[in-house]
Amino acid sequence: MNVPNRSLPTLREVAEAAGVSVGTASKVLSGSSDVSAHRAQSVREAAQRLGYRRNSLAADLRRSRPKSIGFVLPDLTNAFFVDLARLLENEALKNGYRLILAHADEDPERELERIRFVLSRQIAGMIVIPCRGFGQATNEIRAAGVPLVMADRVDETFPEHTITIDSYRAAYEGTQHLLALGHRRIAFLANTLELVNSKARADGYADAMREADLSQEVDVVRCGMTAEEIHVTTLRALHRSRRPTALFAGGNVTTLGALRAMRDADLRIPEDLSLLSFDDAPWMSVLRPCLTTIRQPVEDIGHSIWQLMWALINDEQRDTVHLKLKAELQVRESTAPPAHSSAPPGSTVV
Amino acid sequence: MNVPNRSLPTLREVAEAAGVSVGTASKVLSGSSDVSAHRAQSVREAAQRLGYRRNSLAADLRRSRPKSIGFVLPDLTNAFFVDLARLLENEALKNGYRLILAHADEDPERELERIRFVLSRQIAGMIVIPCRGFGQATNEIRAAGVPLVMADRVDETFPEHTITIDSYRAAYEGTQHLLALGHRRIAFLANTLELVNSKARADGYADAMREADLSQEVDVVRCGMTAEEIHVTTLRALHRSRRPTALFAGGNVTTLGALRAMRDADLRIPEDLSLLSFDDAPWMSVLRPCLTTIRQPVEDIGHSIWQLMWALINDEQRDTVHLKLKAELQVRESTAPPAHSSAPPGSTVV
DNA sequence: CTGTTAGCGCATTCAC
DNA sequence: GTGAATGCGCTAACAG
Repeated sequence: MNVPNRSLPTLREVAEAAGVSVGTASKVLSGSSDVSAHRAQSVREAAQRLGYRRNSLAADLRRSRPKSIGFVLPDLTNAFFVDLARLLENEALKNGYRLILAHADEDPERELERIRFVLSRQIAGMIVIPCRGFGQATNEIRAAGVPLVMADRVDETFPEHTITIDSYRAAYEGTQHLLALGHRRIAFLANTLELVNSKARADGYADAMREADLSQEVDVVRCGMTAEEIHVTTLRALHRSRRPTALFAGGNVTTLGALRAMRDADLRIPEDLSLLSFDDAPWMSVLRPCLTTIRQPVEDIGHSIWQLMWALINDEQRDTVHLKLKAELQVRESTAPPAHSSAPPGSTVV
Repeated sequence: MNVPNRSLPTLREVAEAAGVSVGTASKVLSGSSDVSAHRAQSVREAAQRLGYRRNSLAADLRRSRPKSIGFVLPDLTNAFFVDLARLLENEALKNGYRLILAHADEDPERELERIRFVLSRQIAGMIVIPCRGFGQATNEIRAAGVPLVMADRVDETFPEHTITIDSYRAAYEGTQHLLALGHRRIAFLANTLELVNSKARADGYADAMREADLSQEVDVVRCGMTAEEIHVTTLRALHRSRRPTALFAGGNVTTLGALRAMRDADLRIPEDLSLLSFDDAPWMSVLRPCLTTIRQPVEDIGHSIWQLMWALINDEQRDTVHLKLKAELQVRESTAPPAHSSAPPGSTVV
């Protein structure tokens, strides 16, 4: 009863069974109306009866620009990226496109390999959130003549279309919030400075510090990409003699790592240490106190990315787009005035 | 400088440029050694120079059994599934296979659509974690003659190969743990009973309760699939007159929802309410108190799935496999004796 | 070792 | 409307 390797029927078999030509069968099955109702019916019946299933490999090969879009993302562990994937998937589907997910796992080599593979599928467009070390891939994508939209870890210096948030400004404002609370020793946790958005966040932080005459206190910790690395690095930072009174975590994974470190160091939030998180994640909702975060407008970002991609696919956009959306500071409970300043504000060296 | 639509060079062009035949060029580029070093060299050079990239669509069409495996998962938000995806990706890669991720988003229709699409790519095998309502897909996969391994939300009653953990037993033991602590009013939070593993967990819980002469207290709450649904339903359960003294959450998303509800109801863990989580997730590590969980051996599961798939691909496995791994109870801080029983144990009706 | 040939399954002219 | 013919780009089988 279970015929193992009997291959699926082909279009030709269906056509034969229905007593029409392949051409006609093809038209029927791909929804062209230029076929008499009678024949259309019998083709559909035959297809049904034989259990026909179109070989999309062949169809795509023939069409040469499949209705699919590659989406390369660096980390399946990061809620922000996963959210984006879901949004894009839905947007694409509305326009009859499919998303091909490619997971780079924060590894430039794997990323390149993935991009090459996706490219070799003759996709209609490519959306990339680069990982550290993103390099020649751009050229290859360009050479393939495939529309490319880069997102999140990008900025306006990229020659490609980019969509992201204004990391600099958001970090600047976040830092100001902490300063306004009276913090002086604020450490910024950046996963790496090789990523332009992390760099921009660190810069926004540093500039806000400098403008508050706290150049001396600027403290950017490069803490690594995974929650575990971050955990360890942050813990080390917390054990320094002049411990910061506030931590500004540069992303949701960073926040996770930082929280682990704070747990280990047995520090309470916000009594012992304020925590400001760039980006939030579903699990943060169960923390007490609620975290003050900088919320990225994921929906808008996803929507904008697809809008742009759609325009590019339809050749309706020639100028390079650099879109920067605004992230919102959401003040909640994890940030509060420092318990006791070890030095009065005035004594800070200018 | 940026030639937009110049299509990529084809194998034939490379062959011509190198002064050899397509056949030879094909051999070189797919790594056959049956070519003289000299010609191989010039083919590689030509390919390099022209920026040749193999059209894997065409290659796969020709080969008719691409080296890719479909992996259909129901929820990108669930850390367990994502972990599995990463593991499988790596295992597959070791054997030169690629994973095609397909996200069903807990929607049976979308799942079917996804499965059909993946099938239409002539993949070599398919790994499926079904979602509620998983139905005719099985037949279609079978009809396509593609090896199928089903995981997690399955049991030995499935006619397909299945790999999962012993949900019944784990839940049984988990419940015993709570009983041993003195709990009587234990509620089990199941996302849905339509999923066999959730059902098994609920059964394991219920049987443990019955064996402790607590049939009357059996309380299985069907709380929904998303963290938000779960949040709402659980909150309702917590507001009932006879509030449970312990909650047993049937999965990591369920735990998230339950925690939100406990936060809203302002209940402390474990003083007011014990919480036992089936399955853990990275973010749980930052909670205080640490959650008592039932940990699934993700690595083993992923490994076993691939092992089996590999055997199937190579036609080395004919009998149907039903593998059940063991999950481990990890007692931590979120479970403790109930504060004060509102009724002495003895009064419970048998 | 190498070149030639014949399709993989389909969509798409283009005559009729 | 419809069918016959033509490749999409590639691999595999075969003859040299």
